[in-house]
Parts: sequence; C-alpha cells; structure tokens
Amino acid sequence: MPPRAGSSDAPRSFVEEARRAQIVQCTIEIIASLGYAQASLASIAERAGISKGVISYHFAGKDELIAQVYTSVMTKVAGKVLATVEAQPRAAGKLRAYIEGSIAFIADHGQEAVALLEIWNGLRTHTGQQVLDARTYEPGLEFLQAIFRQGQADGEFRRFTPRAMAVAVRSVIDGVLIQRATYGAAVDLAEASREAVALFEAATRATPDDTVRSKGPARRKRR
Amino acid sequence: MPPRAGSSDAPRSFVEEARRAQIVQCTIEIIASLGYAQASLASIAERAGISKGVISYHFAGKDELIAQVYTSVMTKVAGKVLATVEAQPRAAGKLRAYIEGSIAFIADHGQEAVALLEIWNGLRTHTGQQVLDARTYEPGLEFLQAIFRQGQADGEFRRFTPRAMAVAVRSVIDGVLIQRATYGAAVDLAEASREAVALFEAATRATPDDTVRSKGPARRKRR
Amino acid sequence: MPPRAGSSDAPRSFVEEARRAQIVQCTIEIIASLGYAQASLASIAERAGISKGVISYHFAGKDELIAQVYTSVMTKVAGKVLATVEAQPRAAGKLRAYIEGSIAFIADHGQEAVALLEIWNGLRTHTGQQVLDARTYEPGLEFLQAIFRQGQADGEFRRFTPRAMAVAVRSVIDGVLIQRATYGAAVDLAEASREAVALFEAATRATPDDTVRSKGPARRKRR
Amino acid sequence: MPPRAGSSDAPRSFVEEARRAQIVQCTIEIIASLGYAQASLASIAERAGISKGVISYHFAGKDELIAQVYTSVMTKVAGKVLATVEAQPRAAGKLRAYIEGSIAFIADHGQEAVALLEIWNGLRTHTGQQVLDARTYEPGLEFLQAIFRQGQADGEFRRFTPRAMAVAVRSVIDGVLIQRATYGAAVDLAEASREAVALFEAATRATPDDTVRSKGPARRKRR
DNA sequence: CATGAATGAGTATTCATTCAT
DNA sequence: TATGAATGAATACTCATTCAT
Repeated sequence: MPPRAGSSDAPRSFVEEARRAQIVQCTIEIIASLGYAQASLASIAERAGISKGVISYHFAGKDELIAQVYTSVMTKVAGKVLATVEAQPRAAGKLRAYIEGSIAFIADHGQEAVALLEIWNGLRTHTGQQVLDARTYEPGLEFLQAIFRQGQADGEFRRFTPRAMAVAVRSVIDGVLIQRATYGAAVDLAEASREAVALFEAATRATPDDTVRSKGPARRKRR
Repeated sequence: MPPRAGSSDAPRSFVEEARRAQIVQCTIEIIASLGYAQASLASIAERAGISKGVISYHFAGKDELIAQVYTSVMTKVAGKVLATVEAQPRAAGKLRAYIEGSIAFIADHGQEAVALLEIWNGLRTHTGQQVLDARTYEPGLEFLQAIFRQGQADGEFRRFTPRAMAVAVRSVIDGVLIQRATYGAAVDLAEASREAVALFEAATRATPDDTVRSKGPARRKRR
Repeated sequence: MPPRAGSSDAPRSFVEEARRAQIVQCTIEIIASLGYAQASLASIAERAGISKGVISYHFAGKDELIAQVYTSVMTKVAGKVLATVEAQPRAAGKLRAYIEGSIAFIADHGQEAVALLEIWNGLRTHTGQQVLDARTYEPGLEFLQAIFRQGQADGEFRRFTPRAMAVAVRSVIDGVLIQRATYGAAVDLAEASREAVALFEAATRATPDDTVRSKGPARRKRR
Repeated sequence: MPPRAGSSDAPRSFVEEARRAQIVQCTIEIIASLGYAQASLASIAERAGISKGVISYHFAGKDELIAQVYTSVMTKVAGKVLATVEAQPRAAGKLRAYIEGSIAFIADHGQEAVALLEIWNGLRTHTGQQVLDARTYEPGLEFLQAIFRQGQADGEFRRFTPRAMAVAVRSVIDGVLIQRATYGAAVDLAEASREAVALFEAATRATPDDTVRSKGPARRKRR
C-alpha cells in the first residue's frame, strides 16, 4: 500500500514526480524561513496547501523528504558550479571559479543555500541517521582537494595540505552563507566574493621557495 | 520555591553551585554527543542521574540552562585565548595566537567547543529567542577586526576588508571544529593548526605594493 | 495540520462538528462532576474515550475549548430564557420569567449550569486570561438592569439601585444552582423557583410612596 | 518525625502557634491577590520569607493549611457578626444586623473575605476532599434559618421557606463580595449594604394577609 | 491519490511532598 | 525547628506517523 517505500523499482509517474517536486520546494522555503527545527510536516503541508497525509504518501518519512531536499539542492548547486570550474584549464582558475560560483549560488538561490546549511547543521549529530550524515560533505571536499593537488603538481600553488585547504575553502563559503542568512540583504555578496577570492589566491599562491623546490633554478621570479 | 528567580542577589551555596556545574557539564556532554535539538531536559537529567525536576529547581528554565552553558564555555575559551593574544605586540602575532589558541581549545576541550557551535547553530533560527541570538557572534568578530585594523595601520597586513577576513578566520576555525566533531581523534589538530596559521599568514601578509602605498613615494606601481 | 488555526473561514465538516460537540459535552460533564480545576485535558479525553491529542487536534488549546463550552452553554440558556422574558409586556412579568426560566434551566440542564458557574468562578482570578474574564458577567447584569429601569419608569417597581438588585437576582439564582450542585436531586427546584419569585416580587413591588412620587396623585392604590 | 500529623494531643508551643498564624496570614494574602488556583506553597513561602519546608513542617499538608485559613477567617467573621446579631431582640433587627455586619466585614477585611470565597469555590468539588467540603456552608445557613423561624413565629415576617430565604441572604452577600473582588474599591459597599438591607426587609416583611392569617379573623383575602 | 482524523510518544514546566542535614 | 535539595506525578501542548474512507 505505501507507494514508495524507499527502494521500489517502478518508475514514478509524471504527476507523482510533480507532487514530490512541489513538496520539496515548499520544504526548502519553510526551512529557509523558519529554520530546520521549526520545519514540521504540518507547516510544510500548510504552505503547499495540501494535507499532511500527502507528504507521508509520497515520501517514506520525514527523513526521506529531507534527504530529497538535500540531494535536489546539491544537484542544482553542482550543476551551477562544476561546469564553470571544469572550463578553467589551470588550478588557480578552477579555485577562483569554484569560490565565485558558490557565492553566486548563494546570491541567486539564497533559500536553497540556507536550506542546505540548515539541513547539514540539523542533521550532523542526529543519532542513528541513515539517510544523511556528516560524510555527505566528503564529495565536495574531494573535488576541491583534486584541484589543489593539480595546482601543486603544476607549481601554481605553494605547499600545503590539500585537505586542510579544502576544508578552509568550504568553511569560508559556509561562513558567507551564514552571514547572509543572519543579516539578509545587508551582506554585500559581491564584496564577499572578491575578498574570498583574493584571500585564497594569496593563501595558495606559490612562493619563490615552492618554485625552486618544485621546478629547478627558476631565478628571478616576480622580482 | 525555585531558589533563583532570575534576579536574586543572594550568593549561591556551595552545594547549589556544584549541582549547577554538574548539570551544565552534562548538558555540554549531551549537546556534544547528540546535538542541540536532541538535548532535552529528560536526556540531560538521565545522564546526570537525577530527576528532571532538579534541573527546573536549579535553573529558571531551559533557556537559562543553555545560556549558562554558553556563558560558561565562552568564559573558558576567552580565558584561554585572549591572554595569549594580548601578549603579542604585533598584529601578525596576535592573529597567530588567536588561531593557535582557538584550535588548542578544540583539542583540549572538544566537547565544550562542539557544544558552543551546536548552541549557536541551534539558536540561529530559533524564533523569539531572547537570552541568546545570532548577534552573540558579533563580539568575537569585532575582536578579530580590531586586530586586522591594527595590522593594516602598521603596514603588516595587505589591504582587505577586516570584517570579511574576520568572518573567514572564524569560519575556518569552526570548520576545523566540525571536522573534529565528525571524525573525532582521527583529525590531526596540530596539523590543522599549522595549516590554518600558514593560510592566514599568507592571506594577510603585506605585499610590496601595500608596503609602498602605505609607507613610501609609491613609484612604479605593479610594473 | 490542526484544522482550525483560529481564523479560518472554511465551514467545519459534519464529523468534525460532531467530535467537537462530543468533546464539549464531555468537558461539561467533567467540569460539573470534578470542578473546573480538575478538568484536565487528560480527564476529558479519558471520559470521551479518545486520546489527548484529539482534543488538541480539534481545538486550538484548552482556552478555546473552555470558551466553546462557555459560549455553547450561554447560547443555550439565553435561548431558553430570553424569549419568554421578552414575551412579557411588563417589567414585573419579565422579572418573574427571568427567574423562573433560569431555575428551570438549572432543573433541566443541571450539568451545563454547574459548568457555567465553575468556569466563571475558575476564571475569575485566572491571571492573564484573554478569551474569557470576569467582565463576561456584565451583559447578564445589564439585561436585568434594563428590566428594573423599565419597571421603575412605569411605576411598577419601588426605588432601588438597579445594579444592586441585578446583582442580587443573579446571586440568588447562582445560590440555588450551588445548592443543586451540592445536594443534587434533594433540592426542590420548583419550590426554590416559587420562593425566589415571591422574594423578588416583594422586594421590588412599588410602595405607596413610590407611586406618589413617580405618578402624581395616585390615590387609593392597592388600598 | 512529622510534628503535627493532624491529631496530636500535645499542645502547641507559643512559637509554633506564631509561625502557624504567620503562614495562615500570608496564605490569606496570596489567595486574595492571586486566587486560590495560583496559591502554591512556593508563593506562600516566598511571601512569608521562609522556605517551603516550614509549611510542611507546621501543617500536615496543603489541605490542613487551607482548612486552617478557612476556620481562622470563619471564626473572625463570626466574632464580628454574631455578637451584634444576638444583641438585637427582634428577628428583623437580627437580619439587618447580619447583613450589615457581613458587608462591613467585607469592607474592613476584604482579603479575608475574598480568601474565604476563593477557598469555598475552589474546594467545592475537589474530589475526595476530607478537611473541607460543601457542607461547611451549613452552620451559617442554619443560623439564618433560626432567625427567620423566630420572625415568622413572631409575625414579623411573611410566610416563606426559611431555608430558601437563608440561601438567598448568603448568596446576595457573596454576590456583593464577588463584585468587590472583581471591581475593587469602585464598588460602593455602603450603598450595597443599604440596598441589601432594604431588599430583604421588603422581601421578608409581613403582609396584611400574613398578619391576618396568623393573628386575626382573616376576612377578605386578596380581594 | 488525497484527506481528515486519530494516535502516542515527546516537549518544558509546575508543584505538593519528603527528607537529610 | 528550619532549610535547601530532590522527587515524581501532573500540566498543556507538539508532532511524525498511521489509516479508513
């Protein structure tokens, strides 16, 4: 009787897919405006103009709904960011594109971004969480680490631990998002983007020492 | 009769102070292990091996308890960090001391640090919160901004927006904390500390241009 | 989603209306038998054979439930009493109809009457009550005062303060109700009604002095 | 160990009696100002400047405390009223003295009077109440009934059911008290007293018929 | 597919009472 | 005697979930 108990093989009908999308969208709005803790199924249903039962009908439970929201937003942000990053040939360009793209996403899709952060914070220590847990963060970090390893191999970047820098980049972007969530439009995201880019360019740029070590003589660089 | 109805001037007895401290400690442990949302009075009482009523007896309500936890940890972290920061004469030294001190606190008092972060995240969207709200973050940021303004005035730091850099520093430290909370002892905090220090030294260090601009005739800009 | 969040315009379904009526009825019974203070949602739910949540589902809160009980009973008693009162052309007849009607209501709907009194008593000192407060008594008093003013203008009634007499009438009726609530069927309400009517007829009847003052010569009245 | 478990034979010491009196007085004040339902042991102890335990030490429980308050106030009111009533030789005078004395008590000892009313209302349907119940009202009614029987025997009063009239007198006095409790000093108690006296004089006064019936030939009844 | 209704475990808080000191 | 501390049951209310229609 429950139509979608997680792992069904039958494809979803068009209407069903539409309902799910609508519910996911309303969930994003509710989470962004009220916070994760206040996002009850009742408030989501009310905003969607449907009854609570509908949500239970289309999702196995609140956990699946939240996971779906998470996946949905992550897919969207990946679509926005990854392409422009990959378009850059060099690591420094990729890093810049990643930061600018991420903050642009915050600017253009504030609700989705805030919802993502709320979910991640709200679920981090949720005991016995199976659908979503802290490790969900990993793919994003791995993507950044790859950029850093490339840049270090190419001599563009100085010596640093790729993972530590990856964590730092993500943290700074999340910090910008928190500022935006807290203070709203008063936060100048264009400035935040420029500053973050400058910060990490300075932080990653190869020094003469790095150049020497990695390439050979290389005298008189940037004299 | 609840002994502390908000504004009493009578000093607390030794026993009462001990109970309060015990409850605060258990609250920290519960928040650190289960998360802010799951930290119910019932779970705290259970961990403390007391009845729920005891908490209500010693604290005016959950709000006061949480505020007490927050104040308690903040006082502790300030005691650890501020002194060493102020001992540094120059801005660069202060920044290094701030980062090292903060990560050292994470290493030495992981639970307290995680609890602090959880409270802050949990309260961010908690509507109608009076004891504690998002602006509580501000003093910490202001402290960092003062360091950056000093460093820029002295020509130690390059040109950047002090607030943006302050948010970045705090975010990176919080990021290290989240890594620690997620992966436990597997995270090498000593390395994280070194990397963060190096990151922000590189990110803030004055370039020749800055030096020129702030000190000398400023000929031949970025030739 | 609670179906009635205070101000909805949608009409209530038949089933919902029935449930609400059932809960209101059980609340009346509980209040009448145990008293206002003991009328907890738990006891009401138990008597109704439902879970506590059902009450919360159909009513915004205990306040709304109590207000509904109050309104419901007040409407009923007004329907029984007011029509017969208005049917009387003269003030003396109205007063008699009011007293007889009120005590007849006690006889026929003892539980409702007791519940009304309990609510009124229970709410009198209930601080910060918004849905219902002590002034709710006023309309009933005003209604009686109007009768007395009419009777005095027509010379049917002697000189007295209308408000004081109104308070007295209500008090005596409430006193009869309390006797009934305390001693049950042992109280002869028919006798109580006759006695109350006789009491207030004697207490309000115009004396020769009043007649003289209000009309002029008026000799030989009821000689 | 509990010093006064209701039925101890040892006399109370002076200090103990003083403590009890103090607690009783504070209870009266709290009940009068906050209402019976809000009169918790905590609030009473706070007002008395003692700890909750003291109350439990001196009284077997809250029930005994309330009963003590009741008895205490009843004794006081009886002392004020009964003497002046008994001083009157004729029934009409006694009735007048009773009403005037009772309302004077309300005027002079508003708190005690309100507390009495609150207790009586609050306890009326208190399940399994042993220390105090509705029958406590009886002695007061019996006292009034005796006056009415005397007055009827003497031909001062008309024919009516003594009990009904007794209930009416008590109800009207309680009504005045409720007005006072609700509207405070805005209620003119002197006027209320005059009106109540006039009301019951008119309501009880023997008519010619009564006189005839009880004394003379009784011709021409209500022609 | 959708709904309204119902459930039951969960939340913080209050309070009379007990008891060791 | 008196106190502060602790208890445990009770309070109203919330919410994810289930289910018959």
